[in-house]
Amino acid sequence: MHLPTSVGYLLKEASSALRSAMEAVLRPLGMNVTHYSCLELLAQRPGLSNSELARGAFVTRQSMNVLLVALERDGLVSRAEHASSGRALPTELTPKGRRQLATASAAVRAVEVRMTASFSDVERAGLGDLLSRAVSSLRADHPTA
Amino acid sequence: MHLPTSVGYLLKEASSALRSAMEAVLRPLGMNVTHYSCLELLAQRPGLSNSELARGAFVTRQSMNVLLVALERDGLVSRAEHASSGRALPTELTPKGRRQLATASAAVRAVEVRMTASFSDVERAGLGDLLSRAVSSLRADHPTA
DNA sequence: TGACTCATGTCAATATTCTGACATAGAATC
DNA sequence: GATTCTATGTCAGAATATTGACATGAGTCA
Repeated sequence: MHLPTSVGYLLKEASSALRSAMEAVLRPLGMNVTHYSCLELLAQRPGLSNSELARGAFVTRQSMNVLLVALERDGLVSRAEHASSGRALPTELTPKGRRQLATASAAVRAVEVRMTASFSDVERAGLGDLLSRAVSSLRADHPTA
Repeated sequence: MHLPTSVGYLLKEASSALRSAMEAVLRPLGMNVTHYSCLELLAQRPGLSNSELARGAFVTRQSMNVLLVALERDGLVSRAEHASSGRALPTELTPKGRRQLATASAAVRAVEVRMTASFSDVERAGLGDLLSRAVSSLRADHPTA
């Protein structure tokens, strides 16, 4: 079966394949993609709020909130009790969270390497560039809504 | 906020942006992305079964089945009563389904055009090529599971 | 100061999707 | 021919995500 070959379809197909591959390597570690994404975001940007994490992981605030509650219960992250300014509650990784992320990050990186295994350096960079520009074009004159 | 820039993240970001843009143009038509995908698949491959449609739209058989029930109720598709061979029930578009697809297809095509508006022809083809190869690499030696 | 806008956290209810399981039909294997 | 394997449709339940709504805090502007 050799379905549609539009760029849009290929984009969806690639994204789906990547997600499946990530789920496959994260499951043995007791994590899923959103779980991992949240930890990775917090490692790169300590102190992100629930809403910011939601945007970064492409889910709603509400979904991210239930995840954060679970992550805090498991001692992987710590949330501020009350906001120092505004309503945003900064979240940070605990040492335990950092350890779990380390193994997960290696597994995910391996998946990404496998995905671009046949690429030259130029092609690898080119794909990133094209995807960035595609995102910009879609968002131009089009409220994020 | 200028989050991760790995190819994997950009892929997810682009896919998410495309989906949002598609949802935005399809909502006024009373459709969502899976709804549209199903019709588009049936137009290109009349007679696809529920399971085949599910794979093509990247959802489970169960999800596609509830969609098909709704589409049939609305008179957009027709499903065979009983299988002529095996258990697969071939599905086809009705004239009404074809009409609805026509308008949706134009809207979606416009989104895709906007997404690649800044691309040269070479770049447009290049993105498709890179995505195809990425999918192949991810699936190589890795059961679709 | 006051009205307005915007973003955030949170609650409730609804939709949607998935996981797990089962029986059946055909192909493959022995 | 019997057995095994794979794929399909379908049922039931659980998990997940989303939509909608509300009050609060901060910034903007007249």
